[in-house]
Amino acid sequence: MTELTRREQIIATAQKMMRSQGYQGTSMRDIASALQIEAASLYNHISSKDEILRSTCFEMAEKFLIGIHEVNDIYFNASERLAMAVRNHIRIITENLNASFVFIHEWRNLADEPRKEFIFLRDEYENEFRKILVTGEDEGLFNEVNNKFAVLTILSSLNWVVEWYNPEGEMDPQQIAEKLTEFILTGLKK
Amino acid sequence: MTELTRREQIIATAQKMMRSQGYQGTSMRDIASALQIEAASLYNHISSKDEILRSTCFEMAEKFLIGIHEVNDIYFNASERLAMAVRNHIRIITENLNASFVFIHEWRNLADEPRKEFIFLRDEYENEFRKILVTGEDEGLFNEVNNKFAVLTILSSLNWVVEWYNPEGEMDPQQIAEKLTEFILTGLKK
DNA sequence: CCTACCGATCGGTAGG
DNA sequence: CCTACCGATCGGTAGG
Repeated sequence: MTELTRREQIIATAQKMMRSQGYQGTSMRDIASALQIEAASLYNHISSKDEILRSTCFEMAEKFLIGIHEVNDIYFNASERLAMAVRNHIRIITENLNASFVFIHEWRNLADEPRKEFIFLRDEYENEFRKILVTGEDEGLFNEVNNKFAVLTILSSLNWVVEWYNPEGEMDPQQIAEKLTEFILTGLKK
Repeated sequence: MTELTRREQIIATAQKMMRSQGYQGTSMRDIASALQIEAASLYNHISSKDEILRSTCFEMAEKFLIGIHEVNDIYFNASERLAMAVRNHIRIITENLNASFVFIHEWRNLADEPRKEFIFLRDEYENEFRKILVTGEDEGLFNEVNNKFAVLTILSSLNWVVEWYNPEGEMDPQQIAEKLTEFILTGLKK
């Protein structure tokens, strides 16, 4: 583990507590006492509780967008691209479990303006993902489906990993990504 | 709309507000003022804020369990059973959008004891769902998959409907259920 | 990084 | 269903 600045320690601690207690259920005093300092001292490193949420949500959004652009900028066929996109998504979630949880569940607590900006970025991600499905149809590899619907369904499966992923569990992130891709491509039926 | 008791009005109003602001972000004063009464008056009908959450989570859990038992108690082949289970799940969500949202997102705010009980019921639901997949394998209809993993993935897709379902949208609950079943069974690949 | 503190708001109760 | 109120806790600031 590389050394964290005090600010990074505060944010990491906050994310961990927000994962189990939620944004609103985590007080500045909770965060401070986990770090064995007083609540007032937090404000030398961050400007507000809201800032923790904003920086978490937007930093995670950026990671996901970098991941999907990386996939769509390289040429592969749609199946390979889908596999890469899933792998990136699962990697980002499992490498940032607490932050991902906050990103997925607590963005609703953003103030109006940043929330709109957040939704904009999320929509961009969905659009990039949709491009993969469209490519798959054009290539004749994928069924023609309602793409908006399909992307929401796929992303819900990917995001749910944050609920049950256990770093000590049987499946590692690569295996999870592989299974998910397989399921998305072929479904249950023999 | 049938007439609601005061208690039911309070709970319905609370669910609606908790859907947009969360459990912790909704105060008793918020609920009261939406009903144009004083916060203290709420306590003639309910005993605590916690009770609203508990009754919402457990009433929804019961609906889902009734739905899945109904499916598993009747004999059909696994594909038909899956279609029925999905239809029931989507029907319950779309008929109780606000309550479903609270059920899916806010159960973490339950106190320790009811939360354990809630998780127990949720596990029972997952187990009943898993039975369908096992039946499908035994019948030679479904691929052999990691069932626990598959059920979590399927339920995540079903639950995500609560995020984007719009009663005025293009797809009605039946169509959504049909598309989801199709996706679960056959995936994207041609 | 701390002490001392602010105004606001919270869930809930007593008593009518 | 209301008035009046309680103790607790909240995010945050002033000043060192």
